[in-house]
Amino acid sequence: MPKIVDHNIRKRQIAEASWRVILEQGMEGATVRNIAKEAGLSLGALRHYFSTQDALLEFAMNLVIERVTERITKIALKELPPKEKVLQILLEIVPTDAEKMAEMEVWFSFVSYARHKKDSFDAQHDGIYTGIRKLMYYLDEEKLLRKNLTIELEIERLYSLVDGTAMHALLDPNRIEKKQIHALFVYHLQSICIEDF
Amino acid sequence: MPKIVDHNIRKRQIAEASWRVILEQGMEGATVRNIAKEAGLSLGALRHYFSTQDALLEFAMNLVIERVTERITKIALKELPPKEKVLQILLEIVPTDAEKMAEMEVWFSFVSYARHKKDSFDAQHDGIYTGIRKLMYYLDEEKLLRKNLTIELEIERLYSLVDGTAMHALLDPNRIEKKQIHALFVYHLQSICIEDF
DNA sequence: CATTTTATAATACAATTGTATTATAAAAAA
DNA sequence: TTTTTTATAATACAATTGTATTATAAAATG
Repeated sequence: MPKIVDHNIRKRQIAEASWRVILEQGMEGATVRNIAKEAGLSLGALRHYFSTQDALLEFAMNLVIERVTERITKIALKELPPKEKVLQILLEIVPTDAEKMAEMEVWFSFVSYARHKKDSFDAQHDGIYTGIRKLMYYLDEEKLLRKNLTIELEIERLYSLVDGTAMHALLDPNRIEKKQIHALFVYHLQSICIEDF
Repeated sequence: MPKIVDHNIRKRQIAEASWRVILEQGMEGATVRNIAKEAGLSLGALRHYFSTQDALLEFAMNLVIERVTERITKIALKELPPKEKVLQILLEIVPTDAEKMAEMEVWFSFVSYARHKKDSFDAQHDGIYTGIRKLMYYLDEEKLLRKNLTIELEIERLYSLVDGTAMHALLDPNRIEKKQIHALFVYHLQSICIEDF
């Protein structure tokens, strides 16, 4: 039954199928055939929505970023005490459940894959740096930061802390628990914010 | 002229050739043929030293870790003021020149590749966590740490800071300069150590 | 010197890859 | 209803893959 297919929806379904494949088999397993099979489609059908493999991968990668951005934005719009809001956003970046770990795993794969594609798509700009920067200025405007801080260095420090923790949570999930990550972020925020938390 | 070949040396040469290939083309380009060509050998010759591709990749990855560990150990054995020594070691982990960037790039590629090889080799344990832990205890024993610190959290924080910075230095080298990284680490060490630096 | 081992090369092979082509049928459009 | 478009499938194809086989010559060994 053709023509009743919404291309955008179908493309998302295919992208999600490719995530599942990458999650299980890594980038080496992300072949058009494996993805088509996972999506329950034939090669020809898949090709009808993505004329090339890179087009598919690019779409799938952008969808990851889109998803994460959406979730973070949702928190950012919440009515919360500033420090609590910042904490929640930071924790949202770190993969502590299966879904987030999958997303980061996929993003991780994409980045190391895309780095060596001359033309093609651009990973690295996941927008996290910009987000962290805004968070720090937000804390500053709310007069929550301690004196004596060098704000540019604090931005860099928080950015590294979050991405480093995210990386560790992904690569060695058994070493570090969700509770510890929470404690770590609270600890760090306390060290740069006034008052107790 | 056969038989005058030192297998260990040759294997290292091949491993280094594979690094160069991975550096330029990523893991997708790390085919036996590309590596053989880069090493100036035939397929048969390469196969004489590594009977399988995974054996070669595992060797090449371990060599990266070996190299980095060696360089860090060299610093650790130096006669230096404690805080200066810690700083130098931390900076050694972050890739700020071409050679270190290459090593981390290769390590990065290996990790995301090896994660999905069921049997096969084990990446992730690069020994950095253990090293950071030792550094923190070293600072503690030297009575250089401030009071009120939670040492376990400080270990985790420094570990994330260093790996996060390393990741950023690799993925977006134009955004952050060597000087900034130096300043960041000094800044962080100051925040956890007594006295000025 | 004769023989065996070692290093290298050339070639082969089956499997897998991305992409292209062709075919079919279902729905939409006329 | 007839025609066209769309979705899917099946198959084809050249290129590339890891690995295996065979061949050759240089050194080591006896």
